[in-house]
Formats: sequence, C-alpha cells, structure tokens
Amino acid sequence: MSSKKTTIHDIAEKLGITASTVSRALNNNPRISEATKKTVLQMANDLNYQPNNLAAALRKGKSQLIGIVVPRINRSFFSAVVRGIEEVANTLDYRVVVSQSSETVENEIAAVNALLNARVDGIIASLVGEKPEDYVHYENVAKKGVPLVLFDRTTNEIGTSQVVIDDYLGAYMATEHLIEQGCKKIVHFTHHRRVNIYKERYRGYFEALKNYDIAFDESLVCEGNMQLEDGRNAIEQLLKAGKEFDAVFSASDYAVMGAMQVLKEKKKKIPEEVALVGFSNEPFTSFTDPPLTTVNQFPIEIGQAAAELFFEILNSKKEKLIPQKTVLQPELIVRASSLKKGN
Amino acid sequence: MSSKKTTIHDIAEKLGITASTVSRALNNNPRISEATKKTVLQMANDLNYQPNNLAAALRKGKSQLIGIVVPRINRSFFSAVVRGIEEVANTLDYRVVVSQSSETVENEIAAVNALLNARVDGIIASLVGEKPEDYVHYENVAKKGVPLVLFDRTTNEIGTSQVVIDDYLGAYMATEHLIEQGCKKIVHFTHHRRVNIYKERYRGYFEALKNYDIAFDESLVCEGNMQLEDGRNAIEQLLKAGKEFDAVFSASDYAVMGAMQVLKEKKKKIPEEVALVGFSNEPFTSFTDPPLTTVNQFPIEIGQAAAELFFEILNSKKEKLIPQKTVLQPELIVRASSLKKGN
DNA sequence: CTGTTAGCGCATTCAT
DNA sequence: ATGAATGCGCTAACAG
Repeated sequence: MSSKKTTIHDIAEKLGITASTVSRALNNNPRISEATKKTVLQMANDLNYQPNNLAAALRKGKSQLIGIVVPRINRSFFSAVVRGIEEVANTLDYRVVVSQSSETVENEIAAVNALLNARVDGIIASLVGEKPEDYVHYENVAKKGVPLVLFDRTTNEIGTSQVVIDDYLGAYMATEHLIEQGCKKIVHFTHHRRVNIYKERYRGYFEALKNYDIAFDESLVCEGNMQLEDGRNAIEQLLKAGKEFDAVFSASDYAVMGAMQVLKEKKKKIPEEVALVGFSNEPFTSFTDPPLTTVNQFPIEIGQAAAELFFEILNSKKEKLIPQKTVLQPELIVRASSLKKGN
Repeated sequence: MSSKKTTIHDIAEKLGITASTVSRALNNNPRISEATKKTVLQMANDLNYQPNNLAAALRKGKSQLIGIVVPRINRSFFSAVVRGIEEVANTLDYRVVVSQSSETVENEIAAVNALLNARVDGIIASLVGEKPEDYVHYENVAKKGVPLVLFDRTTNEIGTSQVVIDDYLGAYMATEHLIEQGCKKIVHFTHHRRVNIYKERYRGYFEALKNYDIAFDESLVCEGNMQLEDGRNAIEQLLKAGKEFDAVFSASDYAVMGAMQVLKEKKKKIPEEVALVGFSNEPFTSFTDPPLTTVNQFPIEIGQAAAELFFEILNSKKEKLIPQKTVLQPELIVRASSLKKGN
C-alpha cells in the first residue's frame, strides 16, 4: 500500500509502453489513441497513481499557484476577496498560496520573496505601505515579468493591473443620501494616513456637500485610525466642544460604531438627532441597533475580478499587455441608522 | 535584467566553483568555509538570484507547503484559524495553500486531491461531512502517511491528530451562567444535523440543568440550521405556543441574533425578561444591543495548535506517532445580554 | 572543505 | 501513434 510512490514510469512499465506515452495519455494529448488512453487511465487508477505537480511545474516553468498577500486574512473584507480569487482560480486548476503582511512592510517583503521562491505564477495583493519606497518590491515583481494584480489599496505608480471600487462614488452616494434625509451638518471620519481610498472617500463627501450647496466645515472632519476607539474619541471631542451636527459619514464601519455607542450613551436618538452611515458593509452592520447604513464594496466580486485580470495577463504571454484597471460600482445599503421617518 | 533566470550554476560558473558548493553555501552548510559562503552570497545577490523551491522540493520530496481545507474562508472562525496556522507555518518557512470545500463533500474530495497533486507536505482540515463514508478521502490521506490534522469538525474514526475546544464545557459554563442569573426555563438552539460539536453543546446544556436540579423540558429544545432565520422562527414558534422561558442558550451566535430581533420586536426586555447567550464569539457580538454574551473558541489558538501538531507529526518522521488530541478550553464572555442587574 | 555524479518526476523535441 | 533522449534546478551520497 504505502510502498513507493507510483510514477508514470511504473505505469509505463506495467503496460509495456514508454513514459512519454503515459505522460501524453494522462494529459489527453490528441496524438494518442483512445485505446491507449483508456488503458493508461485504468492502470493509473489501479496503481493509485498521484500526479506530481512539482515535477510538472519544474519542467514547464509553471506552478499553477497564485500567491496572495493581504494585511490579515481574518478580516472579513480580505477573506472574502480571497474567497473570490480562490473560486475562479479553482475552475482553472490553480491553487492559492495565502500570506499575511500583518500591516508591516518588512513582512510584506518577506512574503513576496517567499512566494517568488515558491515559484508562484503571479501575485495578487493589497498594499500595506503608502510611500513609493514602500512598494519597490512590487515594482521588482512587475519588472521581472511576474503577473501582478493589485486590489483595494493600490497605486498607479507601478505599471500594473488593479481592481478597485469607486470609493469616490460610494462616499458621494452616502453623503447625498444623508443630505436627502435632511442632514446639513455632516461629520466625516477619515484616516490620518493619506491613503488613496480614504482620499477618494473624503473627496466624495466634499463634492456631495458642494453640489448641494452645503457649507463645508473643516472642523467636522475627524482624522484618526478608523477603529472603534477613534470613533468614540472623535464624537466625544465634538460633543465636548459643543459642535452641532446631525449626521456622521464614516469611511469605516468600525469608527462609526464608536460614534453609535457614545451617542446612545448620551441618549441621542439615531437617526432622528444624528444619522449614521459607515463604509464597507462589515458583517456586523446588519446586527447593530439600529442596523447601520453602509456601502457595500462587493469583496467577493473584487476577488473574482482580480483573478480574471490575473489570468488575462498570464494568457497574454509575452506580448506587453497594457495594465488594466477594473473599477467596480459600490452599493449604498440603506438601513435604519440613517432613515428618518417620513422619508 | 529580465534575461534568463539565474541558477546556482550561473553563480558557480562566475565564481569558478561547482554548483554543489554554491548549493551548500546557500543552505548555510557547516562544511563550507565562511569565506566562500560570503562570496557566494554576494554573487547571488549581484546576479539577482532567486531560489527555485520547486526544484528543491522535487529533489527533497518536501514542498514546504501545508494544505488547508475549510468550508469557506470568509467565515470569521475559519479565517482566524487560517491566520493562526499561517503565523506558525511562516516562522518555519512553510507556506499555506488554502482550499474551500464550500460545504460539499465533492468539493472537499477535489480539494484534497488537488492538494495532494500539489505535493503539500500535509493537510490541516475541518470536515464537512458527518457520515463515515463522507471522509474516506481523508482516511486515504492518513493511510498514505501524509500528515493530517483535523480541527473543529473532527472525527475519531480516522486515527489522526485533532484539535478541538471543549464544547461540552463551553456549553456547561454558558448554561450555568444563565442559571446563576436566576433563569429557570432555558431554551436551547441546536443543530438538526447530529454533528459532534452540537451534540457536545447539547450535552453541556443538559448536564448543567441536571446538576442544578432544573427540570429538563424537551419542548424548549429547538432544532434548526443555526442561521438567523432559524432563530427567528424558533422564538416565534415558542411565543405563539405560549411557552414560558426566561433565557436562550444558542449553540450559534447567528441563531440567537434572530431571537434577539424577535424579542425586541415584541418589546421583551433583554436580559430582564429573557437572557441571551450565544456561541462562537463572532465579531458582531460585541456590537449588538445589548452586547451578546457568548463563548470564545479561540480560533487563532486553534490554528496555532493545529500547526504545532502538524509539525510534530512531520518531524516524527516514520516512527508511528500516536494521534494526539489537543483540547482547548473555551471562555465564557459575559456581556449585557445575560447580565441581570444586581448580579 | 570542495568536486563528481546522479536523479527527483515529468514534458517535450526530435525521431520513426 | 509512439519511442528515445534530454533537461527543468536543485540536493545529496560518495569521494577525495
């Protein structure tokens, strides 16, 4: 049973043919007769033959492996993207190797390098760094001709394909929705690090106000790390300072939850006194009280789109493919946290 | 730049030594002088050498890859387990290949087979099937001598290592806590499929009642698929039937959320009229209103433990290692949904 | 401390 | 339609 691993040579020998014929038969090569294909398949089965992709990969120079690098896999957004990637990879007989950068550039560099050593056929990643010097390692990947697709946290500075959602639009829709609910003094939570996605959301907020002739008040913009605590602090500050506001549009679901907690503690009515909108459609947003209005980023679809771009690059062979950019439309999910009675 | 891939032969040639010496130097073999190690490393760097793990793997018969099979990666519990596995795998220079069974046995079989073809050094998995015929493919894995570690949904029928939490204890603690809060009529939500983990949780509930001399009432046990809707339905049924109850202990956080929604709609006070306890410590449980008491399964720790067991098997070489079973202690996280005033 | 030799398992070019 | 020969890049046994 557990004797030696059987190879194509073993099955060739048993059948009195050569390994090349077996290899061809197994790969369904048209130049092999149906008869031998059948006997080969049968014998392979009888001998419990298990193909060795490693050997094939070495020979062909293709591993059928996609490397994925995400900040952390146990974040709903990223794990959903991975799910999307894996789904389409699977149908094309590819596997995914998952690495976490844990939000540090060093780890990211190590991960990329390890994946390259593992000879993945390409990499799909979401950047952790924001400064140009923070993604030279990805630039090198691209330069080496290794297919690279960036998603979510991307950059235009590396000439590579990317898939993002229209953050600007998502933020615009969210802000517009609040305005339509009658809100005039809308607080915005944004990230203190000037990352693309947050800049775009800020811009969406800003433009919506402008288009509806609502005065922009810089003191209503709160910068932070977008976590629950940051949201709590921000609202407490505003309250203490006596600032008036009737809504919060947060670029993060977590931060707005902090706001919700504080507002409820202070007995403010949501959404009557303060309407709340988040961003990302984290799984918990449908379970809060009131349920949270938020923006769906379609993470699984992002993953699928990234995988599709990936295979386009892969199949374009050596012809220099112009980097593609897939932009997905976000969706505003309206729930009770922003829906005023009578609207 | 992007010319040909440089190999150990290239760097050997440049240095006027042989490839074996280069290989040894690169692998920090003690039999190589520090001097040559240094020059080799230097030259490797100069030539932009990228090791080919595929070739090494083929030669050594070890791929430095761990296969992971989970029902779906974008479920908080599973992605956290993967995170735990990846963390420890990383420190030992292993990568993880993630596959999803999407809750079907066919997919699971395909995934396992693909991982075997990819020549992973072993597999860490959570079963989807519950009937013995549903895991013959894993039995074969074990029989082939491929290291196999099961977690969460495991079985004793394959002689393999596993890591689980003490579901019985978790359920016992949860039920005991409700009893201590003064609850006497405790509803239990369990799964209609008689899976191990749910049987154990049921048992914990049952034994706690018994130990505190509380009459067991079978009509308070609701079977379902443990989703939000199932929880809603169950509570609506009980209410309609006029059953009295003062608490719900659910084997799933999702199901108990359904209960919370219905109870709030019916203006029942939580926890005063009905106390609520879930299971799993899903990320959303801290954001509900009131926050949900639940049982932490320590998913990251489960992943770490699974990886550790995995490497124990791997390093035990051929010596038949007795299958180990790591049982982690769950933790009851008490929040407002079950904490009555004055307690 | 270093070189020689061989082969891991497979796919593929060139024959026939 | 099949066979023979070669090598992908690396490690390891054996030799010295």
